[in-house]
Amino acid sequence: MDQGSATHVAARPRRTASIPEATVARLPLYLRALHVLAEGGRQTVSSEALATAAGVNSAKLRKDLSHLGSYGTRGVGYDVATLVHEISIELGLTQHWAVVLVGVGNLGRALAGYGGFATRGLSIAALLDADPGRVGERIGGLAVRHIDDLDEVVRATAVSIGVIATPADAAQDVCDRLVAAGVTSILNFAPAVLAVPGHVDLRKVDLSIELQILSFHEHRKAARLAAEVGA
Amino acid sequence: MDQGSATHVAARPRRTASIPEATVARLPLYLRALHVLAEGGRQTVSSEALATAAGVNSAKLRKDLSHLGSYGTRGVGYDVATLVHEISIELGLTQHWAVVLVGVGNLGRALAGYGGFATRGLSIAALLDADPGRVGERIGGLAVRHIDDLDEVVRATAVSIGVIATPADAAQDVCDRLVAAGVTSILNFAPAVLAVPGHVDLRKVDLSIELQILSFHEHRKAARLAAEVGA
DNA sequence: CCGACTTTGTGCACGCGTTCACAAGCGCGT
DNA sequence: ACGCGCTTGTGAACGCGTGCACAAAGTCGG
Repeated sequence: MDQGSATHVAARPRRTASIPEATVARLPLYLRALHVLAEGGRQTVSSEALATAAGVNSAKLRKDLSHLGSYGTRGVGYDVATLVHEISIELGLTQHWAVVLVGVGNLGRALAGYGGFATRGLSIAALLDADPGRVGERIGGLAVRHIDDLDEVVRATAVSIGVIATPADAAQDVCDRLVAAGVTSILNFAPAVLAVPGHVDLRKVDLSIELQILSFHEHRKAARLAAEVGA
Repeated sequence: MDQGSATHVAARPRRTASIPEATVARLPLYLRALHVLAEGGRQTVSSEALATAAGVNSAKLRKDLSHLGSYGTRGVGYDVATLVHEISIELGLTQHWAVVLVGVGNLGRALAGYGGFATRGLSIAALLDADPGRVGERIGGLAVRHIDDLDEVVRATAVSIGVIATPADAAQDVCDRLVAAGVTSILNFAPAVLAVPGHVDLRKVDLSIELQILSFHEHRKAARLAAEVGA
């Protein structure tokens, strides 16, 4: 089914089993914390220290890392450089992924300039927009091109990931175009529900939802306070 | 323990039990879908239709809504206006929450202009930045003020929610200032792990993590493809 | 070389969230 | 008035994720 036993002896401890989605979502956190530690000259780190740096539980961290294989040394901890390497491999960040960003409004501009967005395996291949007035504008060393150039961009730079930062009402159309051009992973920042074929991965980030969740918690705090005062 | 039975007869079907966090996270989705339906003149909607519009399972939707009370009519569906009202109440969006946004870089500007960020119960009370060069600049009808004005802003406008859109290395300092000024909910967009006192709610949105998760899935897709070809 | 200490890796139990499947309930047509 | 069909609300089962607690395994000092 998979290629885990192409050779009869496993040369590496790396696991071939699928990694839980919850773990995958935390690996970037660990990677970031590890980079900070590495820049600070740290050679090794314990699960406790790394967990604190990443803002998670140490047991959870160990279980997450155990899905990658056994890269720790009991009594010592994890080698920072090794762990950075292994997590990068797992996330596919050792290879290069070209990203096309559609929609160069405020949000698109922010994303184009966002540190970490265009680093470590991911780079923005092109900025596209439907507004002719924006075409030609240079943002972060990249010229904005028209959305109609999408097919050509995808073909020329082997883009596999698309980012949608358009208004909501344009999102589905842009999404369809991305899929038609051959993009197989889409990150949607527009506040809209998108439909994609089964073979395309779709994730979304909704900036306003988090704020509304905070509103809920503020509301509850206020209600609890009122109940205490009134009681 | 709670105030659920202050009066011996419940005047309303609204539940007093705490709503699951997973449900709270989806309520804004339903609210948005309902607003779209309402603007389209729709009077009632079935769980199936609303679920499709919100991009979730209909069984999940019904269970989520059941936590608010029984606002549906069997054989008919849910009244759109009623549901909008009830969800708004639950999320605390019928009252007004003032938000202070710290950090007016690309991302901060995008957030300030983001539709839905400053609507429906939430409004940005002030934009703050540490850079004197940005102070005085007008963004979306609001003048940028200096971060040192934070205490005054919080006192004057009863801000309870703070949004951090600064670089990572300034985030903890800004966070501490917000907490000291009396802010009790914080939404962090900076790629940093923040520490807050227990009484403060902290949520974070990480723009680059989602992209790395997509990288992981692309990597897996590519690996699977290679395995098929090689096999 | 040995014993004490440190830290990993994981078995296990628990709780939350999701999904299925269906009874209860409501409107509508006849 | 009554039965038929549609939709809600929920009981129950299942699976995933989390956290505890500890054995296994390694290091370090004497």
